[in-house]
Amino acid sequence: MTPLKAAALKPRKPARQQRAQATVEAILQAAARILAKDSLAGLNTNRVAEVAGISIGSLYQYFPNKEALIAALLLRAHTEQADALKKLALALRGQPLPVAVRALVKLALRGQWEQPRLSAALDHEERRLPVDKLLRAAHQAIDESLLDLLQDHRHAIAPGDLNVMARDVIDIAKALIEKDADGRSEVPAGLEDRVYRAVMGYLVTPTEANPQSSRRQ
Amino acid sequence: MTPLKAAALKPRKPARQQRAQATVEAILQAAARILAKDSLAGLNTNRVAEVAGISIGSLYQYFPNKEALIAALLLRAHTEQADALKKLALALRGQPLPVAVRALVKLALRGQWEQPRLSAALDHEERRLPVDKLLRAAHQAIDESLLDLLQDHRHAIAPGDLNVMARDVIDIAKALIEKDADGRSEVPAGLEDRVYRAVMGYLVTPTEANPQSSRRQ
DNA sequence: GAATTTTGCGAGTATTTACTCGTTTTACAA
DNA sequence: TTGTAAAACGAGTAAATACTCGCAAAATTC
Repeated sequence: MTPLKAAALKPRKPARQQRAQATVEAILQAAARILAKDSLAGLNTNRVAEVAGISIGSLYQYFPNKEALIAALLLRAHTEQADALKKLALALRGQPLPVAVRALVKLALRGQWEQPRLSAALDHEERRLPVDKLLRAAHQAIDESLLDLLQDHRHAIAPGDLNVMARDVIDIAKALIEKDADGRSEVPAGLEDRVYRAVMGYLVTPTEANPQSSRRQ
Repeated sequence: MTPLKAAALKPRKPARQQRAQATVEAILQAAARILAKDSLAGLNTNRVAEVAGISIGSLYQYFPNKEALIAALLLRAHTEQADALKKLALALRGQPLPVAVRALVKLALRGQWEQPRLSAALDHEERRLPVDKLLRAAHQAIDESLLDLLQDHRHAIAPGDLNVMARDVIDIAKALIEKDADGRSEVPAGLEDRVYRAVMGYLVTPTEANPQSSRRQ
């Protein structure tokens, strides 16, 4: 309902003392725990303060509103993912495409599965929140790592814009993992293979059988 | 927060007079319009009544709670999709796999694109709401139509459980379309091809390059 | 150790929103 | 016409929840 300006998502006040930093940390962890257990519906600022073991007033000393809290969580998650991906992509230099894809899928599965509700909730909120500079940077880092990797295998991949393909691959993997994750506590046997096939298939399969448009677009 | 029992989603009272049926219809359309424009965040029962041009009391005469209203919308959407898919699947009998997949992708694009926010919102709520018998039936109808079609091309598809593959294919297509849909008003050029490649790729590509497990699982 | 700044507190406020209930209006049957 | 059931009404209630603000405690600075 309310428009939500980007500026409103910045922390209200920097935490100078280490005591204050511990408070901020407790707030973030509490929010993450609540999201992981009850998803967005269970997240309200009063409960976050309660779970964090601090007062509601303290929460609002560091986060101007609820959205800023979610944005901070989002930034942290994305940054961690970007780092993990960058590291893995470097390690995979020179490996054949199937091996690289298999490793990437394993990473995604590990990352998403631990707290599926948290991942899903953050993913969902990202569409509603204004994306600030830092978040955009994390996003770009993810895209670039993946793009680098794909470019190394250009010859093995179907024609098309690699930037678009990098994003699509992420979305495909996320969708499959998220669907299976809901509720279950163990990774279903075969899920990794299904994600692998979806990703590899998308990368390798050329366009065909279009009655009208797109003969090599 | 509240557990949400399945029984609580049934209509409170049948609409006997045609006047009443018109009211129910107005309520459903208003809810759909609101979801299509503002997504879940904008949906509250008072506003639905207002947009529908009826009183809040009348709304609660036919729907015991907000969830029941969403469930009704969900059932209607799924039923329509099931019918459309069944019809198309029959028409595609005997066609080669690439042609069939292309046609299915076109159908999905048409269906999802018209009101992307509505589709996304309903999709999201389906995970939270208890799935009742009718909804389950609509789901099964969708799965079965797709399964029939896949079975006709068993020889052209990689080994694996076709039931699982049918659901995965739907999830993959939905994810790609939903991502691109957000905000844009025109279908981006190339999206259809991307979805086609993702779906065909998943169906056709065999499992490979797994360092440890799954040699033909 | 006094002054100042930072941090923490939590009762209280304002708003939103799902839902009720007593009443009135409309349709149909006798 | 009259009686009855169905439908519509909408002011009002109760609960949830984002957020404020004045004050107290702790840390830092002088």
